[in-house]
Amino acid sequence: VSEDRVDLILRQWARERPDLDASPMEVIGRIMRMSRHLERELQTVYQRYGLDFGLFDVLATLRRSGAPYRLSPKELNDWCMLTSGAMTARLDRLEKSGLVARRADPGDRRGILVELSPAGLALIDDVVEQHLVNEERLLAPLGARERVELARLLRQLVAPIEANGERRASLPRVSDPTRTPTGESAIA
Amino acid sequence: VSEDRVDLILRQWARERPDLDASPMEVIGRIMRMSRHLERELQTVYQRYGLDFGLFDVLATLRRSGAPYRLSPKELNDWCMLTSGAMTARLDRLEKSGLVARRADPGDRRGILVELSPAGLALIDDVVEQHLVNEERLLAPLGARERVELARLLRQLVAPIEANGERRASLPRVSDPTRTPTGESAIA
DNA sequence: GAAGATTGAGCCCTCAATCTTC
DNA sequence: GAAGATTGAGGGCTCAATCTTC
Repeated sequence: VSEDRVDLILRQWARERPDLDASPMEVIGRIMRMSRHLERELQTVYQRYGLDFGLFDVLATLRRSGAPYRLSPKELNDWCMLTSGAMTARLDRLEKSGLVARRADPGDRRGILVELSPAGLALIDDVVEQHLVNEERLLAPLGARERVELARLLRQLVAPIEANGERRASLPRVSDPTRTPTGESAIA
Repeated sequence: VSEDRVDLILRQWARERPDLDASPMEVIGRIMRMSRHLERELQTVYQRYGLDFGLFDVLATLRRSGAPYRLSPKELNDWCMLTSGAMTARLDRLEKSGLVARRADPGDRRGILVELSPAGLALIDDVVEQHLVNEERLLAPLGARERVELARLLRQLVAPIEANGERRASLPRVSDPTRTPTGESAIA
């Protein structure tokens, strides 16, 4: 029964622009605001171990890939939703801390392989446990049934977007009404 | 019925650490990944108008506050989940573009008031319409009933966190098991 | 020519310090 | 002393260019 900022935002839009249907913000605005809140709340665990979200994400990806905990930077890019340049920087930091090591890829001399060090493995196995306790705390307002339902609805939203890598275009592309579709205005 | 990355992530954790219950990630992981996807998808509209998410957010906040479209930087900070330094930078950019103007606050000479210019008002009224069309597209996988349900569940998650400003501590604070609660180890 | 990794420039953020006014 | 706005330092990101290898 409690209100949040998005409730206020919608009421403001209804007053100022009653011609618009701002209801999509109820879902999308809450997802984006909750994500910001989560970044802040989850950090309380990471920083106990000298990590941040980015480094945790890389370590966790290597850990759950299974022994020998070895992935290419390219694979890490895909999992972590990151550009390759940013991943290089993350790996530099992790290597400097001794949590991962870069090895030459025997099968492809362009590539390298990133491997969890024993210290990195021990660390992430610790952190992920605290991390899950922390996530549990943040989900406390929801019952078991509600969590399943929420997870299902979110999957429906995410899956079409993440499928666009393998299959093609489950969601329509944005059209730009300021440009004519046939390119007649290509003179400019 | 379609799968997403989080489904794969959970299967990996189940294989590697069957002792853990990783199910909280089904909700939290999806919220954070969806937020990243949204940032990318929503930008396609902003950039048509030479804006980014941050500038849109400020303009929209001023617009929906109602005439005379005037707020203090402090109020904008609260709505936009931002530090004051970042807001100063955003306002510098918006002022340089002529979309807002800084005015002296007649009631408090420490503060200023930020006001939407006529150009800024016209622009945001245009952008927000396209923005809602874009959001509608991203919600296409959900039916009307599902959107209401999703919005409700997300509110249950967000509201306790956002209530922590006015009331006190609806959610438990994180405890740090590496430190003794009574401070006996405060010698170090 | 394309793919994988790296580099540097530029951007926007956080954080802490500062200045003014309450 | 506290609150509001600004500043500068530092960090992590994107983007485009580069280098090597396929």
